[in-house]
Amino acid sequence: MVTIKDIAKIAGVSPSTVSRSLNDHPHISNKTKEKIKKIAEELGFEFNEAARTLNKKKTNTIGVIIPQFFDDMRGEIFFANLLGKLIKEAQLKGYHVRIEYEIEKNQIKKLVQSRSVDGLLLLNPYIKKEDIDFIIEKNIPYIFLHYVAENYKDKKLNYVRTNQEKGGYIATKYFIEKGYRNILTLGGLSINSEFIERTNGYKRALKEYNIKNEYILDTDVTFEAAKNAIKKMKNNLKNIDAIFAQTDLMALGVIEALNELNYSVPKDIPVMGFDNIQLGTYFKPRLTTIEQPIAKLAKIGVKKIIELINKKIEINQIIDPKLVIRESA
Amino acid sequence: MVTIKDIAKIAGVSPSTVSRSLNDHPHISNKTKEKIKKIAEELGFEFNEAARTLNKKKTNTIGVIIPQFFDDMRGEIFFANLLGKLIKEAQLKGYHVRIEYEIEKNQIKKLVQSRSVDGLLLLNPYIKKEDIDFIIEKNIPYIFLHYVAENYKDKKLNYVRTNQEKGGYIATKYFIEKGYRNILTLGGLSINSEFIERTNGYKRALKEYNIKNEYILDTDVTFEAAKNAIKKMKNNLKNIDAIFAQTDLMALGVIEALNELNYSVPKDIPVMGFDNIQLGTYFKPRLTTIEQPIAKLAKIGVKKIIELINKKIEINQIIDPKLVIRESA
DNA sequence: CTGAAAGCGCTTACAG
DNA sequence: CTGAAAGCGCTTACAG
Repeated sequence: MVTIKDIAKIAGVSPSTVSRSLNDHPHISNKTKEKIKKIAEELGFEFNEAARTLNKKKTNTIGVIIPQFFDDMRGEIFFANLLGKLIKEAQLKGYHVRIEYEIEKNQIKKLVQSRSVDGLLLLNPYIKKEDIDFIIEKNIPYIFLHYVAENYKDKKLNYVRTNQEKGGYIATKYFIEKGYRNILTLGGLSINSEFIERTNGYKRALKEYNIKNEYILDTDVTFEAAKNAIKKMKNNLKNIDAIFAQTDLMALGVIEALNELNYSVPKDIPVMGFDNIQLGTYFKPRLTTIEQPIAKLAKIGVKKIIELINKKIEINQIIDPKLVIRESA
Repeated sequence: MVTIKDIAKIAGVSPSTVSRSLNDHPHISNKTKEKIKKIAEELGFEFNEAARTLNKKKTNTIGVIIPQFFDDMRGEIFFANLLGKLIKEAQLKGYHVRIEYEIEKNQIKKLVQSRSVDGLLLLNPYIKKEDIDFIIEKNIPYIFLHYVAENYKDKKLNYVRTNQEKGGYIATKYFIEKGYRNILTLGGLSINSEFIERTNGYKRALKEYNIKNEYILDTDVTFEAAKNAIKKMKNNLKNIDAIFAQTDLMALGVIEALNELNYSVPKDIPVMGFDNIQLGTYFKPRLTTIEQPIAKLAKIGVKKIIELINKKIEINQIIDPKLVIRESA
């Protein structure tokens, strides 16, 4: 493998000069610079990353911590999407991403103590208080992405996340403005607070329009559970004008249940989802839904953690979801 | 950050001894070892990764090269799935994965020349001949995963991939043994040879049973294209007993088209897919399909590249797909 | 069983 | 504008 020393020998200069030339240091004559760059190019030289990291104490790596298990398929789709976008965003900015499932107990500490990353993107609501304390104490740049640590509400944490409450609000308001008054929302049973927030948005919209009738039903966050829930309440469906399911997969379950009960969607009962997964665009009726801004989440998350690493900022950000109107509602 | 020197000072020994103790070098007294390990533990010491990499010329990193664009949604689902599994498999074996979209032209060379990875998992059919030549010339451990480079058929390359031909064969044979004789297969228009291979499997099965009627139709690899193709041939459908669509998404498109044309699936025309994506388990009829062995692909791919890095083996492997019988066929 | 020394491939403060 | 030297944090051949 070719090193700076090899180039120095060929060019008849010192390794210092080679280093400075290749790094475009200002006080080097253009003649030397060009000569050295040409030799480097010809030999296919690239800086040894480990040597640079050791010397500069900078890895250009962002650690991404993800949970080992997902509750459901939905989590997997979401994560897979987000990870792909994180990788790409980081790469575009000259960083790369080191993704680790949280498996061992001291994983975050090891990652930090071994100086393997410059900062952390925490994509995991289950991060232990002990780890968070450690990150803060050591002053490691970090951002909670999408989630904010559930078990550590008291401290002010850095985060970039979606405004779930607003998503619930937009969905509900959409129905209200179309004239519906008896709106059922299907929330999720999960320790994650996103469903609570969406339901809060639902409530706020109703309140704003002075609607007293709240229909809230929480089920497991799956296609099947949502489908079964609707089938079980078949005798009460005549009271319902519209359904806001808090995930797309649940919305698809709801639609299948309604079809089997001979309700037409959206004519008899319109259905709205949440997430905007590809899946929702395939089957008829195409799903109207609230879009999770995954691309934005990735873009802003990567941008902010890099800024934090370079000490430029320290601000939280909440991203708005977006209504996607198709056919189901 | 705590270093080996700090520990040496506290323990009253040399850095060499600390290094050897922490690495469980044989000729160190247990007393010293224990003392030093205790101090290291108390201080939260971890080896500096860059320093170790620089010295040992081993990164414990597997480079994963993926294409920047996917033809279709199917590609994205497949990749997202595979990447997640690769990350996990590598982590379980003490490696990690550095995923790079192929964006710049000299990306693979840079990755190799900067000594950032110990080996490469190539998840990209479009790798340039020049890069392949470079990898082979530099003797970099590499494996083509899933794909084998399209534009470099002549050389013997390392690969781990799915037996697509066998998948096509199994699917077709399943129909034949159920008594169907007029089987349409919907292949994909793609430079990727997987569809050609599946169609070859289809042909082999027909031949084996002396069936002369081949019905082969190639369309874009999308839900819509498959759906439209079936709708366009509505007048010829009466000749068809069964349909083998070469992706699940296409199979779902076929089913939607058949429903709209008032054919019942599987009663009138059974439909088989390929891939076994989650999506296929949601809607009725649940999709019968051929499973792409993604988990195995990841597991074997990671295992083999690590073995290659450690010079243990040099063998290719083809993994068999699996028939998943549900309701649609 | 343990230590001093050299080296991995860079960068940069210091000196000229 | 350029070089010699020290240092980043480890490992290990050599010596004792």
